[in-house]
Amino acid sequence: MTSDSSRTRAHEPREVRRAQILEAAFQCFSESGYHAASMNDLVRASGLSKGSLYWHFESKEQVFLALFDAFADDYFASWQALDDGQRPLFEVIAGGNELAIRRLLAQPGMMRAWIEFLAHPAARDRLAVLYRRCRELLEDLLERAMERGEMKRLPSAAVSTLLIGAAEGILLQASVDPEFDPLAHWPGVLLALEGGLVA
Amino acid sequence: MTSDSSRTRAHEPREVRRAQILEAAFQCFSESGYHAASMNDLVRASGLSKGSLYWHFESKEQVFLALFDAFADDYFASWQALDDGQRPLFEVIAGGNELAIRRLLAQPGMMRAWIEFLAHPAARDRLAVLYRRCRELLEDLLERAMERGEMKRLPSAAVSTLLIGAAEGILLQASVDPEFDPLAHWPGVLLALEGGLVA
DNA sequence: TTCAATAGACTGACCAGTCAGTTTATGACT
DNA sequence: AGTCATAAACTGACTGGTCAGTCTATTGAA
Repeated sequence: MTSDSSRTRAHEPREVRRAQILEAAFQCFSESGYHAASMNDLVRASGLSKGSLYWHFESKEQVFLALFDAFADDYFASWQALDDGQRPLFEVIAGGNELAIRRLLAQPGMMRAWIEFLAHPAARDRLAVLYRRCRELLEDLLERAMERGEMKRLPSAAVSTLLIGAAEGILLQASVDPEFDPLAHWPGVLLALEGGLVA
Repeated sequence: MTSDSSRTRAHEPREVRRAQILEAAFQCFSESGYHAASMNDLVRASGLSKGSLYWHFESKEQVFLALFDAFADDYFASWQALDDGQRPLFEVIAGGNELAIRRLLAQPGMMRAWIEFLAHPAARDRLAVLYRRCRELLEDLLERAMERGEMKRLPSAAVSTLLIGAAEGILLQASVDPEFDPLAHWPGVLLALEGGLVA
C-alpha cells in the first residue's frame, strides 16, 4: 500500500515536482542541448508522465527558462560571496569570470544549451538582463577598486565589457576546440590585464 | 524563345546555380536563423525546386557550411588587406576585430545563425579551425608589433585569446540587448588595451 | 464528493530528404 | 541537317519520422 511505484503515484506538492522535473531537465539539456532534448526525453528522465510535465510547466521553453534563472541566481550568489571585504577587489573581479568559466565548462552540454539559448528569440530579454547585471556588478567593483587606488583610472563600462567578452570568448573557443585549454590561457589574460589595469 | 521563365528552365552550369542557391540561403538564414529556416523556404527564395537544391547540395547543413566558408574566406581576406605595411600594427590588430563586429552586426539574422552554428556539432571542426586561424594571425601580428617595439612584451597567446573574446563578447551582448551599442564601447576597449599593451 | 495531480495514447503540423519521371543539352553518327 | 542515345539538370509530390503539445480518463488526498 505504501509504495506501488509501478502504476500510480502519490500527489506531491508543487515545489517538489517542479524540482524533480528541473533536475531531469538539467540532466537532459546537459547531455544533448536544448533542441536535441525532446520532451519525451524529459518524461523518461523524470519518471513522470507527459501530462504531469505540462501540468507543472507551460512549455519546454518555460522549463528551460526556469533552469536558466536558477543557474543565474546561483551564479550571482557565488560571485557576490567572493566580495567579502577581505579579498582584494581585483581578485573578486577576476574571480567572477573564472567562476563562470569553471561552471559552464563542467557541463559541456549545458554550455551548448546556453549557446542555443543565445539564438532563441524568447530568451533575449532574460539574457539582456543577465548581461546588464554582470556589467553593473563589474562596473561597481571596478569603480571601487579605482577609488581605493587599486587600479588605474579607466572607463569602467568599457573594461567590464572587455572582461565579460574575454570570459565568453574563452568559453566559446573551448566549447568548439577540444585542444584549446581555457584555463591555461586565463592567467595570461589576467597578466595582460594587470599589466594595463592594475596600478 | 529566349526567355520563357514560367514553365521550364535552362540548365545552368554548376557554379551559377550554386551561387543562386547560396544567395537565397543567405537571405533565409539571415531572416530566421538556421533552424527556423526550412528547406522549403530556400526553395521559395531560390525559385528552384527542392530536387534541384538537393542536386546541387547534399543537405541543409552543407548549404550552411558553404555559406560559412565563403564568409570566413571573405573575412580573412579583408582583414589581411589591412596589413599593407603602411598601417601601424596595432591598427591592423584592432581592425580585424572591428571588421568582424561590423560585418556580423550588419546582418543580425546571420549573427543568430552564427550562434546557432556554435551549438551545431557538425560545425565544431570548422569553427575550431577558424578560431585557430584567428589566433595564429593575431599572435603573428602581436609578435611583430612587440619586435618592432610598438607594444609591451606580453604572452601573445593570451592576448590574442583576450582580443577574440572581447569582440565576441561585444557581439553577443549586442545581439541580445538592443540598447547595448557595441561600437560605443569599442574605443574604450581599445583605450583599456592600449593603456596596458601599447608601449 | 470534489478537484488537483497524474497518466499516456493521440493529434496535427512540420520538415529533411527521396524518388520516379520530365526536360534540356550534348555530341556522335549518319 | 536530321536523328537519336545518353547524361545532366530539374521537378514536385511523397515518405518516414519526429516532436511539442492536447485530451480524456483515472487516481489520490482532503
